[in-house]
Amino acid sequence: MELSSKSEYALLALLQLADRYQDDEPLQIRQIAADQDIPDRYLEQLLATLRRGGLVKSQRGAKGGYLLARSPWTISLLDVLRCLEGADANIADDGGRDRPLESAIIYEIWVEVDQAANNVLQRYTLQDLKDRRDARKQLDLMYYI
Amino acid sequence: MELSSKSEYALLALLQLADRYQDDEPLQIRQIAADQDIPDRYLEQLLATLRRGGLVKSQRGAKGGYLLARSPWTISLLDVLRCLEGADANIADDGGRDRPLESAIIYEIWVEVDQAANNVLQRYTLQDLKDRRDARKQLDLMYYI
DNA sequence: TACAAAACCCAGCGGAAAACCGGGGTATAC
DNA sequence: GTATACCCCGGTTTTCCGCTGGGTTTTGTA
Repeated sequence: MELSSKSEYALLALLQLADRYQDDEPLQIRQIAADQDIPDRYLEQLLATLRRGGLVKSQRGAKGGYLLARSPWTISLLDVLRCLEGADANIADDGGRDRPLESAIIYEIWVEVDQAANNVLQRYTLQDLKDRRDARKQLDLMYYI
Repeated sequence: MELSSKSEYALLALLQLADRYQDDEPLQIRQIAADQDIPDRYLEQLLATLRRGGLVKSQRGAKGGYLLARSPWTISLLDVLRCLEGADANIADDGGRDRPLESAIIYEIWVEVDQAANNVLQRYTLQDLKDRRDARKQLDLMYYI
């Protein structure tokens, strides 16, 4: 149950993109990478994946960059993770058939675990992240930290 | 969200140990490994970990082997996975402090995901696995497969 | 008391996946 | 037409998982 750097990077980038969703000026990879402290060439790959997944759109050429493809309310964390992890995975997923009985039982329960986790991920959108962060920022200010 | 071979192996082994929990004759690594088709030297490590975690006890010497340390009703799948994965992990787990705000938010949600998953794992015991398997076995017989 | 059967401990290896570059191509604003 | 950005794709490094081997210690049994 480990959060991969890949996923964290992607979420950070998307969150930053969500911040300027209204004014649709694109944001450059370099910019995001610098702000979030992510290796830029790696971030490039991730954004490409997100683009193919339809979460993000890109503007080529000078003054180009990336924009959120849909509004932050409509992008759940599950959407993001599925886009990233599910890209190459599950190439030969047998769905748990043809196992010895014991393994099949264990697999079933694992499916249940997976669903429980996905259920949480589905309930949070990029906007939720944004809201939560802003609330926290406000709180920190009130305590004069 | 992948079930490691390690965890599956351990669960299969524990399930077999649970089967002869009443008559406390120990079961040998070789035996379990052969029955469940697990590399025996690897299984040895896993059982050692489970022993240190207090889930299993061992009998050394000839006619030795392994026994469940507690009854199958009192061992949850969460106990098992925590014992295995938590063994070496979390050595330098900062608990999410001292991160940039954005990362902290993401981390928080990940904690929630983890809890949802653990919640499911906590609800199942070895006995539940055993019961479910036996029920399934009965069903398969009824259909003359 | 010798011997064999088992767990015990530690150390390392091989391959695959994750994380991370690099180089050259292509579109686009100015 | 040139600078700026994305695009594509392959290679490299690093980390981890699954697995193996060698040697030690304990214990039942002949």
